[in-house]
Amino acid sequence: MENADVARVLSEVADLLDLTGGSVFRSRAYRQAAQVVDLLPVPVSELWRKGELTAQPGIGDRMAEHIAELLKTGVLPEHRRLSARVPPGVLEMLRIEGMGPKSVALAWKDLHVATIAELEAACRDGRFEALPRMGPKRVAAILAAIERLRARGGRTPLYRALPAAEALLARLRAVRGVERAEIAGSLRRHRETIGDIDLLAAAADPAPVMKALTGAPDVAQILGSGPTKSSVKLEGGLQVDLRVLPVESFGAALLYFTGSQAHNIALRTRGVRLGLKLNEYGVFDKHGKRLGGATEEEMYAAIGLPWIPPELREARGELEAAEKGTLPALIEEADVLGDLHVHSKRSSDGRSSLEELAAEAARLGRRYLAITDHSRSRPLGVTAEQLPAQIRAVQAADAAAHGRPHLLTGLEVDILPDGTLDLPNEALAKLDVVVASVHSHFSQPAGEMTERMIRAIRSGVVDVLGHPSGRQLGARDAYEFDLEKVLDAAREAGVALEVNAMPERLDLTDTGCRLAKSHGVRVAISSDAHLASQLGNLRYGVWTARRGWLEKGDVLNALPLQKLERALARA
DNA sequence: GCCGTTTTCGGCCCGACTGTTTTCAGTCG
Repeated sequence: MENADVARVLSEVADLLDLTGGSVFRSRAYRQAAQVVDLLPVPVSELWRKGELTAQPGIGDRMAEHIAELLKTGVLPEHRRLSARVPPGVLEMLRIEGMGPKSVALAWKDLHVATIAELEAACRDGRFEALPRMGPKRVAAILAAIERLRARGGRTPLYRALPAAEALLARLRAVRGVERAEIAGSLRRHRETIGDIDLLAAAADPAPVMKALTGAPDVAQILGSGPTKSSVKLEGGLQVDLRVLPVESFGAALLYFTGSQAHNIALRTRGVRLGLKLNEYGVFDKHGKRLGGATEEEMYAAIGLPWIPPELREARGELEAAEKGTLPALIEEADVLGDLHVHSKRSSDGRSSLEELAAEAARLGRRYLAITDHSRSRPLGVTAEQLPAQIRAVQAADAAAHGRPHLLTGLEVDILPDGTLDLPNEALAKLDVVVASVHSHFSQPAGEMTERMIRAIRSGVVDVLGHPSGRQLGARDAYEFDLEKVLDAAREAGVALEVNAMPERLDLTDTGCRLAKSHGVRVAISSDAHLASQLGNLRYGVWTARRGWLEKGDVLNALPLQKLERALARA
């Protein structure tokens, strides 16, 4: 059973408890545990084997027993008991916006409505409206929400939401009287996917700011609008929430709306222990006296903590680290001095010339750039016979670039199903940088895939393991393998693991980065650009690394050229 | 069900908005 499966069962128990009138605190405990398991960087089964489950925050003795039972038998008795009482369609109704546990339970108990389709029918024939506290507006809202549920796919990748958010932000900042405006929410935390766009503005008069949002050109629907808060739906289906606050509360609000929710709860719980109340307007003592809130720093300082970067705010140990003064000095985009995985049109599937790539890299301030076209197994890939010419071409382009940037010779070589590389080691040994990647036979059993990757790592010629898990957001799951075994082999062989910064890859993931660090393995944050304009994608990889707690010293291509060349030198 | 420089029992984050009400329950983030 994978972490996601365990998390799903626990989270379903929480929903089932809500629907059957169980304790809200019990359901919260299950939901919290589900979240913890879902975010674990290692298999939950391994923590169980080592007896370390209860070391996780929010997992106590009882929950650990439940998880153990689930891992051993694949079934959780509590889940089975509750789900026997609740038809699956009832559970599904919770996914409709505006339908919480109370409303779903009411429809189910009073109207015997047990599926979304039946709920829709009950809305249309007036039965739902006749229930207590229901009315025509709620019915219309629910029908619209059912439509949206059917239309939408789920979460939106960061790179799709970011441009829309930046455009709206610019619009808000242009409004007279807006003193500050920022993106908040999971977008500011740079999660790889986001649920909706959260925007925040400081202004004495909120009305014109709200109008700027609701009147934006790509707004399809206004979901709600009050004096301090509005929600709209964009043409593409993305939801945008905007809050407007007085400037003296901006820091408190930015903290609050950046989340994560789990981080906020942890902060406020800490506040309660210190006799303080934290909300989106500031921090207050027990007499209601306001102690601060203009900046995030003031909020953290009030509860005795230094400012915590948004990427760390996931309740994954950042409060404890902040308290001990051991927060990482996170890697920044400017720390990344070069790019170690780039394709040119000289061969393979790149579409920019060496000169175009070098010019764009120079513009971005990169000091070095490895040209790593595909090897012979990919269409148009470089063969052993073509390799000398490829090297000469890169060296010629390097001479022409006069060190701005320095071009490194390289290849992205295929790892064949048996773990050998698709060009001879002697040929690859002539290159500055060898990235080795799995591009085929994704469905090998986990054991074989792990051995395959480890064999490539131990070849003696590989510098970086490219896009280690093979996952593509919303398109392809990671192939099955044992990341910890791969990391152990990589540490022994001095091989780095890639953080592929293509925004639909982001592979390693954030938790993978954190695991790499704990295993003493460096990462290479690389663009995998196939077009000069994609060299700028590196920022997505940097954000992923930051979410994985990585510092400059954890990143291979944060090294200056001379040190990098020493690190790449093979015996 | 979790958790503890108030506690191993008795708490458990906090406020805005909506639609239904004439004071508030439910939902959301």
